[in-house]
Amino acid sequence: MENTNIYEILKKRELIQQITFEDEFKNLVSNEKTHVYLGIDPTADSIHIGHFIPLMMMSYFQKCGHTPIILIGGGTAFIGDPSGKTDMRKMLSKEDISKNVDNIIKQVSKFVSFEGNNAAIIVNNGDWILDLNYMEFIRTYGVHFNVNRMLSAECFKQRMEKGLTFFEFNYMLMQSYDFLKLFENYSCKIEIGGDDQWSNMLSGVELIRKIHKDGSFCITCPLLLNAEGKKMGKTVNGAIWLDASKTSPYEFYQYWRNITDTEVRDVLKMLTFIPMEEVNRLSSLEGEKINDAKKIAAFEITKLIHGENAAIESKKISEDLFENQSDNNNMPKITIDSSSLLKDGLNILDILIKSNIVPSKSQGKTLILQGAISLDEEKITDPLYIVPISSFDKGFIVLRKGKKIFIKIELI
RNA sequence: GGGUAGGUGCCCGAGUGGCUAAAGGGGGCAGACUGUAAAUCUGUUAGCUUACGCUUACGAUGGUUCGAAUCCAUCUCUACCCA
Repeated sequence: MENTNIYEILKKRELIQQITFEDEFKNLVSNEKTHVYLGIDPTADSIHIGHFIPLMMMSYFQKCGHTPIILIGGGTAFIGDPSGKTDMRKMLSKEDISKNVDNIIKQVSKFVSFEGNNAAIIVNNGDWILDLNYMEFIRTYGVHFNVNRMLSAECFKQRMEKGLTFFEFNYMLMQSYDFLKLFENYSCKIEIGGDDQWSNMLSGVELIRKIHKDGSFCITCPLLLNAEGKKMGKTVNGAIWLDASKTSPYEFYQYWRNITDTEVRDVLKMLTFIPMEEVNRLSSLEGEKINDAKKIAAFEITKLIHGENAAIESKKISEDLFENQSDNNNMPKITIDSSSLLKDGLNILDILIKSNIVPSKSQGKTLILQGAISLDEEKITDPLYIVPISSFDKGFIVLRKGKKIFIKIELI
């Protein structure tokens, strides 16, 4: 990468939503290489789309010569960030958290490198938060936090209606303390995060400036919102995960392939490394042509997370299914034990359940009556339909739900 | 500690003894139309059963009743007001 000015890169890619002391920040990054930190809560065993953009940002920072610090919130996970939540998050046990941490590190390594001069560093805030002495903490740091100000922060305002416990209220102090610790231990001067973290991050910057009279900064990236203004990455089955065992590469690819037209530009610019000129060209394609841009986006993002082979394979599956109309060996498949067969075949509803296409027979029945289920490209209209054994003569059958969900079923 | 209002399906929210598997909206899924898009229109959205129907469900437990989301008691949780 020729340009190593992180500020210019982020600006160009429109990755900066809010930033503190913009001019000072510009000076800092053009004159020195510093440490940059991103906090991730180990509240799930995989990271999700919400972490994607900050991680992209981190990747740019590293490429520009800065050193990433990934802070795992092993300590703060006990609290749970109240931002944007209407209910208190479930607290996790120590065992769960440490299990999650391992997975998260693996996924983070797709974005940042742990080798080289500015190898990324992993830290766990449990190391300094869990043995804090309460009195000492509130006397030394608590005095710097003004409750009136905290209450005016957007993230707490929302919670004021539903109720906010003191326990959660402390999240901001903890996060600020993290930044302070990293500032002291690593001279880390920059914190990055999603825009929903702005007030928490800001309070860290203020704390450092109060105690050390020295410059620290935070930058937030835009949240990835879908056309309805909601956070992207949610599906019926829950979130889209970066872990292949939770969201298969094919599903992952499909998610990005199916974004709406208006989301294309955001996705390309924020989630891929495609040069901005190309991003602009692709996202200005009109009508049907924009599908090409979606394919590229889906491919690039899948490649980034799951590797080139998985991306190629996912692309191939999807082309075969949707464009060539041919069966494919790569189609998601399941096998059914032949011992579960009836004498004359297998009930269609049972197959639907076994293949996890529907969660219950009632729903399967509804779908069949609505004409949503087809078998080997023939619509099934009778919920009592028995799939004859002869259907399996060619070795498998292809079941389809709606337009987009295909599954190949083999008999063993 | 005292008072008040509440806890209903994935979410919001109506319902205040039988017509209630529970209005309405959102979301989801599906059908039509399309570009694997959006918008729109339509259907559907607890489980089991071929079906009659049965089972589970309106914070928890117990009770009143032929019959309860609905009445009573106790408990629990939440918000607000007063301290």
